Amino acid sequence: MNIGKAAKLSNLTVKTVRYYANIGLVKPEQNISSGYREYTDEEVAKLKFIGKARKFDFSIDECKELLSLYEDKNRTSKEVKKITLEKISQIDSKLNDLKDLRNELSFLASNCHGDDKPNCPILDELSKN
Amino acid sequence: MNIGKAAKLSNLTVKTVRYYANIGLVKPEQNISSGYREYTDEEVAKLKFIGKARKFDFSIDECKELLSLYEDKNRTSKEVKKITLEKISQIDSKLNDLKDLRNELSFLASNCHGDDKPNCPILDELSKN
DNA sequence: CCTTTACTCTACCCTTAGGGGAAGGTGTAT
DNA sequence: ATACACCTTCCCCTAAGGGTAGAGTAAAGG
Repeated sequence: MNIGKAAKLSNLTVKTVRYYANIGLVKPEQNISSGYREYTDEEVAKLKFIGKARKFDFSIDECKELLSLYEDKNRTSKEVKKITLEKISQIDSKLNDLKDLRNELSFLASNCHGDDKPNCPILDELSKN
Repeated sequence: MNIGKAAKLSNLTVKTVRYYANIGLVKPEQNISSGYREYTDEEVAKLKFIGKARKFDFSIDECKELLSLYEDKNRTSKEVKKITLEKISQIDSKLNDLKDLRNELSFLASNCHGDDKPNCPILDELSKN
């Protein structure tokens, strides 16, 4: 099938599917006369796989890793779990940063009257020495 | 003072300070004969202000807004608070997304034995139709 | 057979907020 | 005069594609 159908079936944009071909993540045959990429069902399955992994916030490089484990029937579940736990720990670290940030900002906001006067503790904090 | 000193005083890199001059965020005079940018104490204060705002996760555009409010002695604290509350709400939304993500990943990981066998519920989920 | 329409191709620039480095000019101390 | 630190502009790089231009291709309708 052509790229448009592959994109539709995998719920990705044509641009994204083409990008994945360009970086070698999925390697469709290319019709010599027309130049059109030709996708098989198996490649569509890989596209779906990547799409899901991306939604789980895995980077393209991590998707590449996961995909090669997916294709390797001699993989160990240990390898997959390791990548997943690393991702979870990245998320935890980002969560902590964001929580701290939220607390600080919300503290600042709660101290600001939010009225028509120019006096503002938020700006004071930002311009504090 | 030259850019190196301004960078040191504001705890930013020279590259960053030059970038802020290029996008017109801080506008130092430029010595005609040498071409060197010349920073005043006031401009260093603005750089510090921007540096702090960036740490609070405000984008460059938001920093530009905050900076113009900082300079406008007729501003209202309402305006500043509005920007801050919007930022908090962005953060909240990101926090919720990340929490959901973490739950899903951690559910997947907990179902994975993480042993030497190829069978893996994480890959199963990613390749589920 | 011809035209329209839909689809596809490559190639280029754009996004954030700078980082890295080259090539070359400036300032100052020795 | 030379060494060294500092400064300049210019260009390419990041992640993951989005947008658009210009051109070729496929399939359907007349």
